[in-house]
Amino acid sequence: MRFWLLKSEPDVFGFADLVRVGREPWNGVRNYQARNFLREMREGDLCLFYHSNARPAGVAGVARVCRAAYADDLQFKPDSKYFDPKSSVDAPRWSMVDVEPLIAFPQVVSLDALRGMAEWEASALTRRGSRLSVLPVEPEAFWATLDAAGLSLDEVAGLS
DNA sequence: GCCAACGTTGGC
DNA sequence: GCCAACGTTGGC
Repeated sequence: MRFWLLKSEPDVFGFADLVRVGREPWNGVRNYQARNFLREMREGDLCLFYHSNARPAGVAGVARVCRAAYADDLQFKPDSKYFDPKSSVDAPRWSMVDVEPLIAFPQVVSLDALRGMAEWEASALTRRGSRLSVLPVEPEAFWATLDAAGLSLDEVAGLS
């Protein structure tokens, strides 16, 4: 199993929204590096759900990949802001996965807190100016984040 | 293939 | 709201 981080603006779609809907296609990713990571995801992989443009910015919970990458439907919809006229059904340019909520953190583990953890030092997330919205997370960083959220690691391991 | 201009992201 | 950082576009 691999670990990932997904960014979302809570004003648009936060972890509470994921809990409300139960399952969500992670569409609208229009960056090649992020897309490539989406395509590496497998069902059962765990994702830290990161709130960007929030106060504080940080990880709000854990989601699970419940469907591996498939074509992002919005790229074919002319009315969508994510429409891509250069993409085709035969060779879709953009992909999405489906995710479902697993654990809501009692409180957000802030970006500030992550920056204070040695496990996050090498990550693109904590690098200044990083805008990547889908990125891999080292297992150590994943578990350190859950620990910082006050969650029992054994309990979480049992869930996943 | 270079690079300036532009639009977007996202912390603050 | 500001603005630094970054990715993309398009003229040449």
